[in-house]
Amino acid sequence: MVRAPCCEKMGLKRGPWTAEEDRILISHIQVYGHGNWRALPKQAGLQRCGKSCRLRWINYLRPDIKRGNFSREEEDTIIKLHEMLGNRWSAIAARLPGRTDNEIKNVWHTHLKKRLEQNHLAPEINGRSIDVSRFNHEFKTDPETVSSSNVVASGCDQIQEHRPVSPQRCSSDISSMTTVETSNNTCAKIENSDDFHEMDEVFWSEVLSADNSRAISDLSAIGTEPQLQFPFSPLIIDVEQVHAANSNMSDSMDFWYNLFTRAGELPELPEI
DNA sequence: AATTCCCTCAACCGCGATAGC
DNA sequence: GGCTATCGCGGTTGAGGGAAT
Repeated sequence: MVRAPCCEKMGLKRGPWTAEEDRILISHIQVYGHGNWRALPKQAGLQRCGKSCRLRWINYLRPDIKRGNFSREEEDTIIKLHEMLGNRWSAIAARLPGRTDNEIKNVWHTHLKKRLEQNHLAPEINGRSIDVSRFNHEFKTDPETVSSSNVVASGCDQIQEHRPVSPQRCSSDISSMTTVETSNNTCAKIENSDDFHEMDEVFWSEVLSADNSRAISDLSAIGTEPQLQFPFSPLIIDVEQVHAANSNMSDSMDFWYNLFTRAGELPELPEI
């Protein structure tokens, strides 16, 4: 598609917002809401592009924005969440009421990264530090494994495809990868930590689908204990445990944290 | 007091995802 | 199903201000 010209090319204003512009934007949104950001500046009489208006509202003008320095508790939460989610700032922001992804990203780059470096704080699970570089190296795609089992999960952001495989071809190799049996007789391997972090919504919804019982019977049929294996510890999680967690899963982060703490593999979040 | 350096953070850019036609 | 418009996200930039020289 042809990208819309940027603000400057359209003769629209850029740079810092004035108090007057803020006032106009706030009062417009209070009256009309922000259904269509692209149309908003024209309706409100602002010489800004919709993108700029949206950003200004989200990051600065929203009434529920919490201003001021981050507390130690908030910083520790960000560090903890960053260990689990990586640079998914919006996901992290969703766990910190009143804070924006942009703000968290800034705080991470200006304070927390340095703090971690200074304190030599490596990410930890169950009290053991994780050498991420080693992890990523060891869990790189093994071409032979991938071709022989039609296993998926290439790329780093999402499981890209799920091909049906015979149960016998789904092997668990706890020393190198996580292998998970799903409800529709597909097999996926989590090849690196990024993949793991992305599994929660796409993949687990499949594992945890209504037909979950089949996943368990499938595993039993091939003589494998119904279990999900996670290479960090290694951590073993019963599929039934996953299933139980599904019933009260309010969101993926709660789900994962509860799951791991139930399995005794993650410490409770430290008291600040 | 003037200049330079460094840090912070608001704002922008580019791209992928998604909705709507 | 393909195309287009829009949104939302993560990475990056650069102005402004404080600290150091």
